[in-house]
Amino acid sequence: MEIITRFAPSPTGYIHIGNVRSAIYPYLLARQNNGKLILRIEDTDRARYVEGATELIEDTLKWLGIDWDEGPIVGGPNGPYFQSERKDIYHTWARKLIESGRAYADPTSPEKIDEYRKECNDKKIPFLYRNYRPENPPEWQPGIPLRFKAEPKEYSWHDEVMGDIQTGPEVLDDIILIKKDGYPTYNFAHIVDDYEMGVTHLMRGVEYLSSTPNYLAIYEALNLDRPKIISLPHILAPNGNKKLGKRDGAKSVTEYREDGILPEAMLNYLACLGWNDGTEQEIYTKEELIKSFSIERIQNSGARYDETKLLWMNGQWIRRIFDEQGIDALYERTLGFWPENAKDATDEYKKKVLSIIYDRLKTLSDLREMTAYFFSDPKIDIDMLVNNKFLKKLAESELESLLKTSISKLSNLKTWDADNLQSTLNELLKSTGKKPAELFSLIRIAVSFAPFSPALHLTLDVLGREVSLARLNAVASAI
RNA sequence: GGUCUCGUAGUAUAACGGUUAGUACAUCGGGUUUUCAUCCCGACAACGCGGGUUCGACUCCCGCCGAGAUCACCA
Repeated sequence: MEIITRFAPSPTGYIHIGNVRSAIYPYLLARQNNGKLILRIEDTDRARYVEGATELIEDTLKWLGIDWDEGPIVGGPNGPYFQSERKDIYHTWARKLIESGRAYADPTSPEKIDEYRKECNDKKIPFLYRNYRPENPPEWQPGIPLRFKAEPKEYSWHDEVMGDIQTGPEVLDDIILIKKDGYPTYNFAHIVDDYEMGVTHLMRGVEYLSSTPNYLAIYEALNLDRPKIISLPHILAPNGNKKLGKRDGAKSVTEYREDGILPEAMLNYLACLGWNDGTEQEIYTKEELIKSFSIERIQNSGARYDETKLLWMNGQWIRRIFDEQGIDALYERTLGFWPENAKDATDEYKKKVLSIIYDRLKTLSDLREMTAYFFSDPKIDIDMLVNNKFLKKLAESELESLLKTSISKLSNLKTWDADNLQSTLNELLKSTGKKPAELFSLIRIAVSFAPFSPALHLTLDVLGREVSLARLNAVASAI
């Protein structure tokens, strides 16, 4: 049997880390089994529709490397893939329910319904609309909502993540199928669509678990086979125990792109939040995820979102790309993350900088803060020099003479490269009798005025003879 | 309140009913010629509580407690 999964967001805004997992897992499952992933846009709520949200969703998925086999852009045999364009289909199915006596038009006003609800609240009994069914429902026509006619009974079903679940008749109610504006509710539309599109595995957040019996009742009334149901636990906000949502400041997935998070790291982190393959592997490529993913090993409790681990993983991925694909591949990823003053620098030079700094990056955007002194002379800050933990023991006159000794020694260097610089620095250490902490800190700060920088010989090598000596001279005369 | 779900260190997680309860992030210490980082070594730190079943329970059962989800003409 071909496995068909779907991701069905509603275009009400961006996709954030709290809900993107319900795209990742269906994707992994589909790819693992040579199945299909369908992207369906659930835009039946006209009031909440946000212009451009569909594009944002598509963009997010593409960035993460999630491609779909049917849906917007790519099309497919089961379209349209926007629910707003499928009204006729829902109405056709709705009529079947009316004919079989399992749906009725409900002219009751929302105000009246609120009264019923309040009545129950006051009596402290559960509100069930089926206890208030209108006696003689009119013919269904535009402008009147259509309700399902529930038949209270027990249901039990298997959820691939949550296990066997049983519920009593008290959870079944007459839910709205078609709203008065003629659009279907999610409750009805997704059932029709999943069936028409041949979905075999339905993955969605646990928030739908409570409504599942009502969905089961509709499948039954329509005499439809249902897909396997897979409820995904929530991702919890860093603080508190609530599910992560936009209100908790959940950032959009693509915002992380701007922060210099690699899509590989994002996918890796999110996939492994609430799922593991039982081994101690932490870093997975997309291909590895596809290979080892399994529904059975999805955690059934909520997982807390922890940005620190994402950052760690991103650092791992930055190094991995450098190690496996080389400097050019990593460099391509960094475009757009360099400091303003690097805009006139050549690619070759920036690659050199990147090759000595990449292993201290947590995000690509760290480049902006960490590399500025490679592209223009830093502001001389004598205080930073004299207050340095290692240098404050030395008199300023001593710093000056140390600098001058270093300058003259370095000036005589025949070939300015990392190896020669390293041996010259070693010689300087011997001849001055200073500790590395003193001599190296002095030169390092004089040349960068940054809180930290790569190994000294590498830094000098990349800066070049001219720039290095010029900066050292400038500092020597400023002391 | 009704219904359903969940409960291993701060976090993410591992563990045929038998282990000194493993791993990773974080934190703290140490090492690699300065700094920051990488890398390496080490430390801290957990089975929510109470009953059963069993020779033996993190694991199975029951109760409690705690947390969450849901009860819309939103999805």
